[in-house]
Amino acid sequence: MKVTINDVASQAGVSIKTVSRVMNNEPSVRKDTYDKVMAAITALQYQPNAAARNLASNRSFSIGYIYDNPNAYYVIDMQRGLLDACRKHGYELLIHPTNAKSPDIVQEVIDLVQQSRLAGLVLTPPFSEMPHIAEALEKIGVHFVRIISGSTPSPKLSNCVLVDDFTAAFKITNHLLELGHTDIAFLCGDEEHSSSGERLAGYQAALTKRGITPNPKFIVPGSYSFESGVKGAKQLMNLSKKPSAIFACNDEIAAGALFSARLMNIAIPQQLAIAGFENSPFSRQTWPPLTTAHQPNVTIAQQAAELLFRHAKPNASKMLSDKQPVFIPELLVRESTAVSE
Amino acid sequence: MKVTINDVASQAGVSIKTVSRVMNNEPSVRKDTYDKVMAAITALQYQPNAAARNLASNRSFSIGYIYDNPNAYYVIDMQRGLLDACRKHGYELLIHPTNAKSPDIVQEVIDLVQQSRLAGLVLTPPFSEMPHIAEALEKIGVHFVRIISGSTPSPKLSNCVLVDDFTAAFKITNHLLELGHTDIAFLCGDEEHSSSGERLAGYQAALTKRGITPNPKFIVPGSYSFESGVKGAKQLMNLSKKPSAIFACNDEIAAGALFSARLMNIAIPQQLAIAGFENSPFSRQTWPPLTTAHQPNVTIAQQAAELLFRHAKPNASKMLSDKQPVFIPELLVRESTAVSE
DNA sequence: ATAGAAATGACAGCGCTGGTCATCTGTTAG
DNA sequence: CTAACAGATGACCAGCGCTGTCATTTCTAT
Repeated sequence: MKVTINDVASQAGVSIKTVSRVMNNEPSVRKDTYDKVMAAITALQYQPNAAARNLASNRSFSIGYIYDNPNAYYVIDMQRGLLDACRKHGYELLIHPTNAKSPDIVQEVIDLVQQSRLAGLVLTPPFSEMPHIAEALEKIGVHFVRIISGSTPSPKLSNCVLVDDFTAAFKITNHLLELGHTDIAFLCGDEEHSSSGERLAGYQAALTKRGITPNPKFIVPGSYSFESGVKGAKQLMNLSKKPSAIFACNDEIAAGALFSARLMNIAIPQQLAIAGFENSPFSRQTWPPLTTAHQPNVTIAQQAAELLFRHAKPNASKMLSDKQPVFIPELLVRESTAVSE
Repeated sequence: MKVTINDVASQAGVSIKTVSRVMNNEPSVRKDTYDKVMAAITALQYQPNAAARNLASNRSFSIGYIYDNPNAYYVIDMQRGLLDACRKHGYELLIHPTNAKSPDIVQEVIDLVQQSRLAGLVLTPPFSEMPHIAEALEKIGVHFVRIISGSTPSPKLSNCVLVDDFTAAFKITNHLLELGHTDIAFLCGDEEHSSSGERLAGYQAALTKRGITPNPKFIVPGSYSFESGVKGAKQLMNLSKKPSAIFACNDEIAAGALFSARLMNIAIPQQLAIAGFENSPFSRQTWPPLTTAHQPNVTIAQQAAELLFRHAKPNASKMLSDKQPVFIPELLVRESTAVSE
């Protein structure tokens, strides 16, 4: 029933210490010994006892995922990807929803890490963009990986997975431009999230490249919420000079804008084109469905966890492909920006 | 830095055995001794080493949550509630997304439990409704709690948290009746989910009570998905005798129906009233917002976990309030069923 | 053949629980 | 007031399954 390391050792004809070495990928195990042990492990279906490992080595085989994101789809996808990687590496995932705006957030994270002796941590926005958290984690020497907005890998960002919001936003804006729109407005997300800034920058760059100076009135501050989209669109459509297209910083804002347009009897896309960002499931379920940019969150999460394991696992092969992954969300054209002819 | 049980013992002036007794809620510890120990624990901020406890006692202090639900909001809420209860009781939560339709699902669950030596398991639909899983879990003697559709507590369901879908569906249907509708259609969810059956029964009961015989053509089989709602509504609105209201088994289906109505240029709620179920965030973000029934998922999850701990913790006070919680989702009227005058 | 490196093993111990008694404290009846 | 007993506590030990340390053996290259 319960297979211990002793069983494996006698099966393989080696000492339990050697089995332990194999389990932990320690160097200096001869190839044939390694194979013998692996064969025994497979034959007996040996599964190391996590508790014993933790106790003896005073570390844990779990990584943490801290989140504070109203977007359930995003969180579920991240979890899924992280969990996939964890299963592959025999780790567990500790999830920790919390409030990013709490004044003791740094201490809370530190406590979590020390409490559970976490092997590492995956941070998504807004945590990945909070300098004190990164500093504190570095100080206590915990490995962590951040998923952040950015396009250019650099040594300083060696523990980051980059999502190139700039380029994706550029593409979406370009799509609107190609449709013939010139008066394109932008509904911002939360200022604290750098993704909002990056997307804005991509939008501006696309306009500028076409020789269009972004109209400041067309750039509306806001937050990543439906309500913000409702409000922002209303504000825009009350301008004397209205935009003919709105690029919302995410799908939720876009859905809010759609809602607002509906209230004002504005036909989408005939009178107003609307684009979102993220490709969350409901971007397909609005009427009309939203043009958006697809972020492969599950894959992003997997990569983040893999990167973490490369650093966090003591004897992993650090050398291989230590390059930083950069993801560029892909343009997805749907009816909310169809050509109006 | 690291506080061990020894520190607590000397601080409290007792033996480590007594501290252990307190930690494990063993009987025969005098009140004042207990208080002394608790004071020391608080003063030193002692946190028992989970790994050591697990190893020595050969059990774990974590419970599992298995899910396979496309509805991210539901999962997130459940997680939140379970996690709240876990934190309170010093347990951890192991999440395990999987495929309920997998042929080896029972074995997978068993493996998970034995692998991680789980203290207990929380099952939501569809797992909570799979008899083989319950049987298998009982066989290996693991505590588990099921969240299921039902209205009447009974000893056989002693480890269940009930959600009274029947009554809630009755109320929604009644609301539509009071609005003057008599031709009310019902879009079913997945047959395997008993919630769909319960909601259908509530719908039928409400009609029958008004002396209306449910029209079989108005009851459309389907699944808990947007697409199903699109298809179902289309089918209904192509009938020679069309319904004037649609009650969808959940918000997603309702959103699909809304989408379909839009395609067919049917005004909501003037030409067709639509109601959903669940109060997921996007039910507020459709146009018009959906009338629905609110399910307090976070609270439901908390209760489920509490119930589990009452059974799973060896020396917990089993006596207190062992009655089964029953939740009745609450009617939430929004514009999708406004009076059309 | 022999130094030096590489591979392997022996053994203690991680922090806690469970068990077994021995001891101590408090309570109650006589 | 004391005996007799039950309840509460402590002392002690083994051991959960693994890893860290260091000693020992085996290989490799000169």
